Amino acid sequence: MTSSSNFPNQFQQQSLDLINSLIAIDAAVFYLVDPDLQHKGVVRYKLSPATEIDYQKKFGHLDPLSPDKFHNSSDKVITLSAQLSEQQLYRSEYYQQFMAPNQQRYVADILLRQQQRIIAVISVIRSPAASDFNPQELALLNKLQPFFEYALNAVYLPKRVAERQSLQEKYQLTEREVDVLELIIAGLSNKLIARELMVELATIKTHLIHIYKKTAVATRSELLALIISDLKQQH
Amino acid sequence: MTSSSNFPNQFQQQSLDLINSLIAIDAAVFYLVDPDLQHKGVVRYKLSPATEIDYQKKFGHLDPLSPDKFHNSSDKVITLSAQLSEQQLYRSEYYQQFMAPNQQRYVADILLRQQQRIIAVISVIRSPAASDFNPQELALLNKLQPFFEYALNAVYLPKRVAERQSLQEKYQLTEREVDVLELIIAGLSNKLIARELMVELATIKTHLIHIYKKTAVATRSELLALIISDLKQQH
DNA sequence: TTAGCTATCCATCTAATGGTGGATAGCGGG
DNA sequence: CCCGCTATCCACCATTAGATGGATAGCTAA
Repeated sequence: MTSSSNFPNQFQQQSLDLINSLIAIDAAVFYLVDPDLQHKGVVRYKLSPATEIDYQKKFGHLDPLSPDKFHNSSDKVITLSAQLSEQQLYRSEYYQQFMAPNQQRYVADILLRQQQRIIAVISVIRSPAASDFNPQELALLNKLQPFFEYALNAVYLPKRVAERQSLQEKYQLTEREVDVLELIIAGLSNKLIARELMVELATIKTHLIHIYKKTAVATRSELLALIISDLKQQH
Repeated sequence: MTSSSNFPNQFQQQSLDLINSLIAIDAAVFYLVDPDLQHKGVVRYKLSPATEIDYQKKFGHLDPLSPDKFHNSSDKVITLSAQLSEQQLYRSEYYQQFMAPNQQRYVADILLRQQQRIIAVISVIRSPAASDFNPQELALLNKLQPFFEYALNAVYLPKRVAERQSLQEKYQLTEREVDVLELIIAGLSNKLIARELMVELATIKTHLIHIYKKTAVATRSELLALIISDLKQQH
């Protein structure tokens, strides 16, 4: 109910749901590092927004699995255990300051590329109470990787980027205004949009007033009616 | 701004705008007597809603140009002057009680038929300060009639009826709920919907809550998002 | 460097919307 | 004749959305 099929990150959500149905995980996150949609495609599974903000602002660059370290490899799936010994991990600032407080112990990252470059990562996470990903599980993730990579590159990203560009050009919106409009079209309330974009409610209201001016409407309902009208005219 | 192209009675509005641009009129009304869309297609031009309610409830049956009197004729355009002498008109209850208080003196009706039966009427009205419709003007209205009749029968009604049926079947709505939903999709506020359907605001709210239940949404925005999502999936 | 654009945030106020729990009246089928 | 459905109306209340009139900071191009 909360996420209709208009929800911009439906693809990520479906991907995480699939993985969750196939192997036991305690948390997961799907994030884009694509230049067109930077940090606009984050979907969490059993991870608090606070953890996400913490990661982005303070710990991302310490992550042993940080994507910039793997652009020149051809790995499909990488694990924390393959990068660090147990001792090295326990001694690291990243583990002590970020992973341990957030109940994270085992991590496997599915790397999704576009011509070598990593454009998205699916991180699957297990708590200290669980055991490490076994070879069968890693084999499964390796088999899933090509499909995710194909769907992301061939279906989701082109469609998503095209829709954003169309909205942006049609109404002369800024990037951020398109972010807001996408979520308006998904039917979210201002409060939920603020939560999703991790800004204050006041900010969303300001963006909305600007969108209303640019689209020459007076209310959210008129804005949605305009979108519907445009869709119908594209016959 | 107030009426986007989703507005259900856009066709009637455009028709009245055309007539108004071609000949001098003081008021006009386009109403459907089509069995599928009875009293759902009324569009007024310079006529108060109160006048319309008055006509429908009290004076419609007294109208010398009332459509039921002309089903067996083949007239395209009829005028008050051709039906009644000036003396007969001034003596009539209809003139004294309805026309005179509403500043109406001259009337010409364009009759739009579907196989003989009149399914819609465009009434053009002039005040006592104006003069009667002259032969040139009546000739013009007679020339416009075939086009209006064609567009109504071939384009507007089939499309409108199909859209209503689709909404009604998809969400199992009542007739009245479809009336409300059409106007929601046009982006109208509850107050404007109430005005348009000539009922109280409370009635619209009740209908809306029923629509939300049937479509499994919680707010107007989610409802509009659902419509958008359905439109997109019809590829 | 100054001006303009973008993105963020804020307080206060009013208007609009939605939820609850009713009531009434007409219509049609069992 | 009663039941269920439809359409209408009502009061009260809580939440949400929008309007106004700001402020700050970063970035960029003249």
